[in-house]
Amino acid sequence: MEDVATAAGVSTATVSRCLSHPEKVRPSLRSRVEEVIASLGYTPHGAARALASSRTNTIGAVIPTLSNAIFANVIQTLQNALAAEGRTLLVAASDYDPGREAQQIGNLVVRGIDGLMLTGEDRDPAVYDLLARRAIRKVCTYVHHPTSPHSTIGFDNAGAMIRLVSYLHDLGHRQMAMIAGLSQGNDRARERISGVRRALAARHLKPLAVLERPYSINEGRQALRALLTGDKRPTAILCGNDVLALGALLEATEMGIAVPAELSITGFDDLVLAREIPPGLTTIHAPLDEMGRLAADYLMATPETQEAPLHRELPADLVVRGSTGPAS
Amino acid sequence: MEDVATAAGVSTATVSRCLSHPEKVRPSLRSRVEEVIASLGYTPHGAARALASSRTNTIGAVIPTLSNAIFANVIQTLQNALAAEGRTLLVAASDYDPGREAQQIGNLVVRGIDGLMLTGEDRDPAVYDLLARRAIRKVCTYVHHPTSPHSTIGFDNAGAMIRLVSYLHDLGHRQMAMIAGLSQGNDRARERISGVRRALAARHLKPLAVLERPYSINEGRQALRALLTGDKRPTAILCGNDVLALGALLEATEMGIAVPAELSITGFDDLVLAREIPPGLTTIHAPLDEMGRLAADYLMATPETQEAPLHRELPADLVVRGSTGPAS
DNA sequence: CGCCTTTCTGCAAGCGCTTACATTTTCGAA
DNA sequence: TTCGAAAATGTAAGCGCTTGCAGAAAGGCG
Repeated sequence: MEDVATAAGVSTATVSRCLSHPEKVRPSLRSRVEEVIASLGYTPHGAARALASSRTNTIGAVIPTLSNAIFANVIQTLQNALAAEGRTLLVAASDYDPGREAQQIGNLVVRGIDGLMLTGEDRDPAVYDLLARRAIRKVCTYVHHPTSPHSTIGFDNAGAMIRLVSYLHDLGHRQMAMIAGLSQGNDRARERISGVRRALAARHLKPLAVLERPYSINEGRQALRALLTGDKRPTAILCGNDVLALGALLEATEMGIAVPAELSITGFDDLVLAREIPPGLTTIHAPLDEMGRLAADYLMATPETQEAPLHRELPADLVVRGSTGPAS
Repeated sequence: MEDVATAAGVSTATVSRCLSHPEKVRPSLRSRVEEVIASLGYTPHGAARALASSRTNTIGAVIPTLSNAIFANVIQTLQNALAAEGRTLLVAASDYDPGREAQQIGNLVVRGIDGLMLTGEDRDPAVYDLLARRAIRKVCTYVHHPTSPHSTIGFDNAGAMIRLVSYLHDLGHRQMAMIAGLSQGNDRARERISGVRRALAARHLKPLAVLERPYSINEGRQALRALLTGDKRPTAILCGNDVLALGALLEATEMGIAVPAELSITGFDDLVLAREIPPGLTTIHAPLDEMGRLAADYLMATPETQEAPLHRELPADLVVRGSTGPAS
């Protein structure tokens, strides 16, 4: 930077201002400096900048896993939005393990971030304390908790399942079972389960079974088999997400069970595949793009002092496709 | 840090050493310092560390997109491996656009990284110059170019396609077409195409058609339709990756074309879905996990001065499933 | 018990930049 | 032309840590 300053006949302060607050430098001077910067191939030193300005221009994101397209896609959107504003993205995966998540968050915080995207809201208060102490902006995604002290940008997981149950009930289904995600340390999964239970209870029904399984196609397959071997067979199966639903659907097909004639299956997330795979998966559309973009905007905004948490509810609409039909 | 030093009755230098080079501090002293650190809840300042030590403990990765599971999975593995060693991961996506990629790399470099994982090897030399000037370790993945000046960890894209063609030829296929990825700015796609052409030429054949399409299910579907409307219908279709192949497979099913009886279809990558979707997709298994882990190891290693580039070839095996059979 | 070597610690100089504050320049109005 | 206010630029003090070097403590040996 000193070289640039010397070559341009200005002080390092001016060079710095050209880079950080260009509007504070007279245009003629600025263009001269910029030329010198270009000709010398100077690039600023991120760490030094961060140290001096106490801004890192870096946002962190902690998600359960990148192996699930639903998270990968949000990260993709987030990264695009951040890059457009010159920010970079640090990612970490928790593998659905709260301890691991806390540790990863700690890593990111020590490493230096201005903001942090979290998945769900349920975690050790110590984590939130740490973020508050460091004055790191945060936002919990995939959930909408209007009364929470933490900002949330997401959708109503329970409400979406309630709509799904209502839709199936209208089709005449009375025997429903659920293949849910593991609820431990996963508030989204819990909310989806509770939505199903509540919706059924409101109709004086109970789920035939609620199986909790890791999110994988194979688990979905096995769970479906398990549900169909009981004496009370469900006419509809609600799955905790599309991956489980896909597994269930594929297994049903393999078992020669007609979907939806004999069995209705629903998912959650609306992966690309949900539309493509015959007969099409009825599911809840998770507004990933909008969530990613809003999270990016929120995390990049310069915080007003002591502002109230933001709560943004996004629509999670029912998408009816071929995997559901009237109860047999 | 000063507070810690005072409270422990040592100098900041000792505190720093406890954190960065614990073996250099007498155990009794070290444990005292560690206690104070814990009780005061001190956490080091990443930027200051990076500035003083000129090590960021951060690795960057630039991939085409996280929306494709093949890249998401490698990032996932990479992140796990890095986190285990206390490193963090900066990710950026190029969307298959060389210009955007160069810009993203620039961002990461300015931001400060110790190493960089790249996808493929084909890019503007200026990018490599920049990395060399900054002494940033780099590795090109998804390719294996033994004679390249840049380290590569990956597999032989062309060779894999050659094996695939050979396999199909042995099954009696003579009319083959390819639905490839867009070759521009994508050396993997180019190598796969060239592998097919070479393998066919060696058998005095030519592809009926080589369509270049963006990687998406829908593009795969449309490409399949296009290939089947010509007068010369192929008996086998080689796809540039599993996503295109999946699209082709789904469309064929929808068109009532029996796979593999009437038409054989192959993919590349071996996504989870390739195994799951009936009749199972014959494809090339891309060793993503190993690639991610090896890349992480390489990027975290402390570079010996002026070492030769590393070239590591990983097996990309043919996986035969139900989507291929004898030519009709 | 003294001396020398080896191992620990402390001192203090930066790392490359930002930014209050001071100083100079510019510009409009009188 | 002159003066004052506003805008632009320069000065220099850090930001929080690491690390080469020097000095102190510890340990080994005769």
